[in-house]
Amino acid sequence: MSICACLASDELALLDALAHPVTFGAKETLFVQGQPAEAVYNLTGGAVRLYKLLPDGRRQIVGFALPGDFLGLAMRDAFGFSADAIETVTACAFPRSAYSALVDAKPHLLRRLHDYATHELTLAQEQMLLLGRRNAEERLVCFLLTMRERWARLGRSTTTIELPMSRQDIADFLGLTIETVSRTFSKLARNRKILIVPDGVRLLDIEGMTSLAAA
Amino acid sequence: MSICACLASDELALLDALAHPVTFGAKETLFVQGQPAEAVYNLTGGAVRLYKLLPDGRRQIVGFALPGDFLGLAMRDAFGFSADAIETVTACAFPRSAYSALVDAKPHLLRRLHDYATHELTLAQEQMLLLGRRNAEERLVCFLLTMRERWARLGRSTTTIELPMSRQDIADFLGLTIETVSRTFSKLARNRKILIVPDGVRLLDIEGMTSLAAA
DNA sequence: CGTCCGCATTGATCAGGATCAATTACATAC
DNA sequence: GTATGTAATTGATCCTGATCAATGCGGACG
Repeated sequence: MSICACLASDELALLDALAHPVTFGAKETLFVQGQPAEAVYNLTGGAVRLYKLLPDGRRQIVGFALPGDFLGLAMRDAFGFSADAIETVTACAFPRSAYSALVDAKPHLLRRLHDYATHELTLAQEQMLLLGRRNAEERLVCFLLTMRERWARLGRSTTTIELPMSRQDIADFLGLTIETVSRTFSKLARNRKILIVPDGVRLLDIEGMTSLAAA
Repeated sequence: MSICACLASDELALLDALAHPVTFGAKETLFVQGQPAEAVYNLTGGAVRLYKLLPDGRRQIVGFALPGDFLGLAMRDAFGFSADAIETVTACAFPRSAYSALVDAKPHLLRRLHDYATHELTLAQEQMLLLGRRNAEERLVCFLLTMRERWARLGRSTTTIELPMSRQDIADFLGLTIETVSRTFSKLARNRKILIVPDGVRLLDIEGMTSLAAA
């Protein structure tokens, strides 16, 4: 629970009192864009896609949330994006009002939250660079290396990367079509950069991929 | 001074003591990506471009800062992007250490800062949608309407929009080339949506542009 | 006044990724 | 085992925006 790691044990107890565990099945929606935010969440298991939609159905995934991630920053009164479960998800839900009051009462929790927001902002800017200026292969390689980094931080394998999301999700995250994502996966596999395995990839040439991502 | 608007007058005096006014000529650099951040800034005049570079020179502008904007969020120890003055710029500079101490001492300033960060994050996600899923015309129209909105908040005209940045800057912000930006401007002018004037545009059909941006 | 230089516009052609279409792989149900 | 449905892959063609190239425009300066 990254956000809560800064709290003293008595404060944690306080927080526990506010939280209630929730579960969402695959494809279930946690919240939708524009809906008043009556709760915030701390993910404990599973993966969530966060996305914005255009009226004509075009979709941009603005991020994938993994265990430990906090959902509920990018909103004042209403959520700025929709979120739904990619696979079965478990989370701690905090009523918005109680959460808000706690933040007001505990400056170091606010500090922690602000650092988290700042980190998210940095990631968002990195993603702008990716979407605005990188080609399809660079985008996919960056994505795989970022997922590696994130899973590593959660103690998972650094060579076999789990990818719980669909090809369509990856496409909508990288600003590509599903066909281009699929072709680029195939190309990387053909060039012995990766090995495609069920629900993920094995990274065969991290060196080479890193230099592809840098260039 | 948006960030400071929440402070009591005695606190403002405290802040004033920390701040010192600075000026930058056109094209002068305020700070560069990766450089340790020894100061943060509150813009008081002029416009600044914030950008990230790839090793091969490709550039993505992650934002334009206008008077009232705060520079220095997206960094822990080092800046995550570079910034330079588009035109002559005036700002209040705060030494990083003093700023940091003040934030720790004044929770409501931190709260204000956090709200600002959250707002920036929302804008960044909107920009991801633009870069990932919108076409050239939609991108430019969104950009013009956003600038209109921002200038309006600063009390400027809502029909003649100042554009202090070059076509190349706009291209690097929208993930396009300068030629495409120029052609799209011409197309909008040809269709009587805008009138191109020195250092800006006059919006002739806000209705039509809004619907273009929405779709 | 003409030259120069940076910026913007416009035109011609190219290419990366989108679109359209068919096939394959795999899971679940019957 | 076969049928069905969903996701992924692969191929053929198209199109938007990139690239290459030329021209226009205006300000600074000799």
